[in-house]
Amino acid sequence: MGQGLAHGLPPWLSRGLDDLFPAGAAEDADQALAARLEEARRRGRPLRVKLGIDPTGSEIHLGHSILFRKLRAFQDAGHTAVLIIGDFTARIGDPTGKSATRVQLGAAEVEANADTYLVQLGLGQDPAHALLDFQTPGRLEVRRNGEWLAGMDLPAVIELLGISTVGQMLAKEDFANRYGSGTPISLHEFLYPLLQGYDSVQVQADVELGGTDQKFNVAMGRDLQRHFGHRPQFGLLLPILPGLDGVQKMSKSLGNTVGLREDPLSMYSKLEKVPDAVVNDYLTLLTELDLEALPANPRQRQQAMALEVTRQRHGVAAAAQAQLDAARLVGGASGSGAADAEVPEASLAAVNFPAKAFYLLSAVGLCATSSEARRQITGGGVRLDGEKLADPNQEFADAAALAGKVVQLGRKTFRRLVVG
RNA sequence: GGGUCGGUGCCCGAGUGGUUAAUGGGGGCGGACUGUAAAUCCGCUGGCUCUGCCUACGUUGGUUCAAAUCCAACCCGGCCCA
Repeated sequence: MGQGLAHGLPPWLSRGLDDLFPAGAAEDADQALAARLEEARRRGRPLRVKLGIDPTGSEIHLGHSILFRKLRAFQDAGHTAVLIIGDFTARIGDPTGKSATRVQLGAAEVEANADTYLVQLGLGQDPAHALLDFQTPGRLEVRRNGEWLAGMDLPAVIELLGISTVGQMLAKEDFANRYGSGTPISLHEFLYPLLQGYDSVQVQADVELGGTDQKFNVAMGRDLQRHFGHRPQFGLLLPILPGLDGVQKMSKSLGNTVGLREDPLSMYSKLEKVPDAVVNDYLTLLTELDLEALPANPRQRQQAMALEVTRQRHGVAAAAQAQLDAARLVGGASGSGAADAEVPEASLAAVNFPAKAFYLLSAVGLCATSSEARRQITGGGVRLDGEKLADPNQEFADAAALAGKVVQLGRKTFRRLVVG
């Protein structure tokens, strides 16, 4: 991945890079990032590294985290992370990767999402597990783009629109696909890349981070900076992390994510079973481990990766415990192991007894609907303390009969039932 | 604005008055196998404390004993024309 791009760049920066532009003359600080870094060092002026996020959801997952990890690496090298909360752009919706117009969000919803994002990134959290450095002065600037976008007047918008052309927009893959297949494209969607680019102008970015799918938008930032007489930024693109299915990108709507806030056990057990084909990607993008030094055996690599990623979020002890528990739970399908392992709890408080098995599973939140619970049981996918439940209508008289027992759904989901 | 075609379950896509939660594929979930993987095979895939009852084929209303299928209006989209 990116040997040529990494030329002259420190490892913390080159690791996992997918694309870096421009990549021209090595000694030109406008053409080569290595030269720009050197210039910054000489002048004692840290680079301003921009990363924009649109708070369109509430959970950050590992796929998002690779960008934050790179941003953190810049922070640790002494540069300034400029985190842009796209409170305004979130309401338009980035058309990138979309085959349909995005639903526009309300301001209140966006605000709430933005807050949870910051917390997940480490605001007010234990610095040991924080994704970004919120502490060291000068290392982080959090801006909301509503600050400059919300009050823009029409002449200013028209100026922006004049910088690009319909041809350029239609050259963007997502728009081209949609246009070609007759799927509607609303005009306001053309505004998105321009607004994102305008953010770069406003914060005077030296570098913008993004996923490979952001190339168009990041390049647009360079055009706008040039238009407004600023020095154009470098675009630094990282790969899109494949999801747990190993095929599609990690995305909440595809249900193939690992959330930053997940408990150690579920995080570990999801990660230790990612497809072989993407284990190296996970290792490269989510850890600092030396791939050469790891055992060749794919199973051991999965486990090393799962352990390390879990460690980053939960610490050494919790990660080790998760690994142990995962081995016991799955290894001993008989359930003896399940009884002692640390398993997330599920409260029986909301259950009305007597309860039939299928109702119990849905009431406790293990299955989304009671119909699904019924199917799972009928399909032989549910165990209670290791014993397979055969009859969805099996009745349980009271909570006491269930307290402390471990329910297993499929191979990887476990819940210990507790009263209250 | 005019013409024309179209809106079906998570997605794609059959169905064009009457056994039916609605063919098929994808995806998802579960089972067997395995390395807790891949490949393969099998089952399930609207909801409900479920031997039954609800809600479903863009929306609303109508025709009919009976509609996703016929009619009307409306909403939304593609294409062509302006």
